Amino acid sequence: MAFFAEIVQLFGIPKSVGQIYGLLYASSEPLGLTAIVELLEISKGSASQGLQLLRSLGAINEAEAKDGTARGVAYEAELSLRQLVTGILQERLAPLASAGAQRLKRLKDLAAQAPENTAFYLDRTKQLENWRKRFTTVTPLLTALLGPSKKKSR
Amino acid sequence: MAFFAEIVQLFGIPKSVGQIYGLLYASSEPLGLTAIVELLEISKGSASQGLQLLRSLGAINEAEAKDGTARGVAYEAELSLRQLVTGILQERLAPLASAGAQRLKRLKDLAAQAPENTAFYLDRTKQLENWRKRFTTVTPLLTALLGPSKKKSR
DNA sequence: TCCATTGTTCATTTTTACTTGAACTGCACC
DNA sequence: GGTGCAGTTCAAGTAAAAATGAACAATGGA
Repeated sequence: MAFFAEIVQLFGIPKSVGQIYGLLYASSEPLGLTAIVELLEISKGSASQGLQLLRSLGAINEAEAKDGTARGVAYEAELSLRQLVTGILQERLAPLASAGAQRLKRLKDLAAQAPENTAFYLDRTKQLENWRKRFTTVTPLLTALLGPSKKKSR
Repeated sequence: MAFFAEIVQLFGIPKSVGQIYGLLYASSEPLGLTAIVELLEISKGSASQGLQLLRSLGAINEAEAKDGTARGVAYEAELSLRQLVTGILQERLAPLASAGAQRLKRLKDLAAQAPENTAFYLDRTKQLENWRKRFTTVTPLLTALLGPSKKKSR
């Protein structure tokens, strides 16, 4: 759990969320909110928000609790590396990339009107454009590389 | 600058560091610490630490200031996407990966000795091992994809 | 040699982000 | 319809991270 907590922090995701994922990862059966609160000794609020984030990232899945007593929803950890990575990419990077595209347009105009160094500014905006393009081409490649997650049919 | 500030925050890098990089990116000539402090209106301390981090990431390079008056060191932004990405990977992810490898060993032992669910735990540790492997194989591929930064010889 | 400038370090303050806990909703079962 | 559990939301508190600024090297000119 500590391991996951550290990893996710690299991506600006709160530690507690990493802990929750780690707990689910290490649990042989799906856990519900209440179980998580008890095992991690965190507040209901934290756990609820953490689960929301993990859901939005596609890092956890609903699952049938094994004991019939299941009142609420139970979750288990998503194990596909591809899914995890694409989830983060989509939720975090993509918004920035599209917002960046708009800004880029405005920048281009500004650069063209610059009182001096116009050539330089145009050059830099071109470079930014280039980065953006590479990002959009490399991303799908990356997820494809991580893709073949189903080694065994199972 | 705001753009870079947002991007770097995704990787857990302080906003001000992104600003500094953005400033250097947008500057047609290298800037020294003093200039950065004045232009961004941040403290000397922040700027100094920010530059240290950027240096350690290989995101900036020393450069000759154009006006001969240059007393201290001046920096310019590293433009190679490959260099930027590998810098972040090396400084941030790599340490975790190697630390993770050690933990993994211990985990394996623990899993083997688990009073119950041994098979499950062994399975999960195997999975972690698998992730680590894929990480180490994909990383160089990724940087290679970003590699051909010298489109034109210049 | 001494002063001015550049740059670093670190204790303190400020800001940001996370967690908490209480109030609230909805549902299931009685 | 009422009671209790599962889950959400949000204002307030708390903890963690970053910025500040002052004290301290180091270096280069005069």
